[in-house]
Amino acid sequence: SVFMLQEGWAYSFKLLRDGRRQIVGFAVPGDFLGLHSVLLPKSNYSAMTLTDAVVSEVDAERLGRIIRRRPGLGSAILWSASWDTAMLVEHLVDVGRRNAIERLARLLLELQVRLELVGLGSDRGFECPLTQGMLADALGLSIVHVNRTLRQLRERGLATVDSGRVVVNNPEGLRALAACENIYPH
Amino acid sequence: SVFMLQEGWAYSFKLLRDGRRQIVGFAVPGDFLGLHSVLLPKSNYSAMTLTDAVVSEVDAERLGRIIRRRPGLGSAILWSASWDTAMLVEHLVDVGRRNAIERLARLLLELQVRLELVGLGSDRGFECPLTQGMLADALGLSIVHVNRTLRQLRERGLATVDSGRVVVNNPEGLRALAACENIYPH
DNA sequence: CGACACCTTGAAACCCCTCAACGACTGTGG
DNA sequence: CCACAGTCGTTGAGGGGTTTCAAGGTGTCG
Repeated sequence: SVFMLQEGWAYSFKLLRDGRRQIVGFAVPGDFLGLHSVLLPKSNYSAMTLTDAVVSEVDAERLGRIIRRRPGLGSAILWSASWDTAMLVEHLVDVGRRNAIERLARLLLELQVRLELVGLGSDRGFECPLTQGMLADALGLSIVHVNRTLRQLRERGLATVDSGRVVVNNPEGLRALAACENIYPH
Repeated sequence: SVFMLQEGWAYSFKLLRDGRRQIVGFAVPGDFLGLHSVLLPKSNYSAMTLTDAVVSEVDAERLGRIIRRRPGLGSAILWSASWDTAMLVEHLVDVGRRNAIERLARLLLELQVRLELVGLGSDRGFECPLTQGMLADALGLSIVHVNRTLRQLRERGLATVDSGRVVVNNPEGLRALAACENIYPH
């Protein structure tokens, strides 16, 4: 099935046998979940809500039929799927070729932009229920190192992550650190 | 535009301003290139051939129209796009949560399976034009460490990568190392 | 023959991880 | 009401996987 997230947060992830976890991406209000499984019979990863959430479910098979019969609506949804893929590529580049503080800066910035887009939060901060463990598993780092890197961000006066809230103290500095190659047009 | 690779190898990648490069994926005969840009106006990464290659070009706009008008064909192509995304997720998990030798083992295995699928190579080996630099940029490692890790694979009697050819000496051992969570059904 | 790309190896340094311990907070059951 | 377990955040110490720097070797091509 495919879901549309109305309220709350969710994330998709893959679990390895030995317990390691890689978080593939986060979903905030307005995002689709499980779009990749519309055409593929089985997905290779799972998704889960992270907070209380309101979702609307769309039967995958029915969605497939809709896409085939109503090309206009289909395109819109596929556009969203393409967007997800673009974010996935950015995520891969982050994990593969950037260091801890760059990854963290970019993730915070990405979330900030996406949330501002749907009216949650501003360029100065936003509510964020992510634990350090989730940040670690999203960025391919250990919890301990995420903690130390967050402290670095705080000590440099760039951003503060605490008690469910991200405060961006210095947006410019943060963007500079992230070498801001922003994929969001506006 | 979208391309269908008939012969040869290609790869898609993203370049960072400071010269760092992340290879997003490799394409072998039978694969599509640039499928993600069918619906999105601009792609956030580039693609390039790696060897001499034969490709058939499909105008992206025309492909969009075809998808809208001939749902059957569209589904087939979108299935391929979904498959690409699934591989991208695996790639992200590799880079984020596996060590160098696991990543290398899994990449070799992935290429082996995909090439065997199109009749190039067997479970014992295949032609492979990848340099150590490309392996490094695909796996998020340094060239030097790829070199050392390849030596490890060789010394353990698992696989040999040399002069444009990959020889799989011990398929079982390699799969065990890769903790073979294979996304390829058959 | 020189230029260049690629492979290889050693040494040293660094980024990040693991292990370990502790405090704060939350919910739970006795 | 309080002990208890569990999750999360924090910090120190030590170790290891990986990187960087450096150098030399091979092969190819003009």
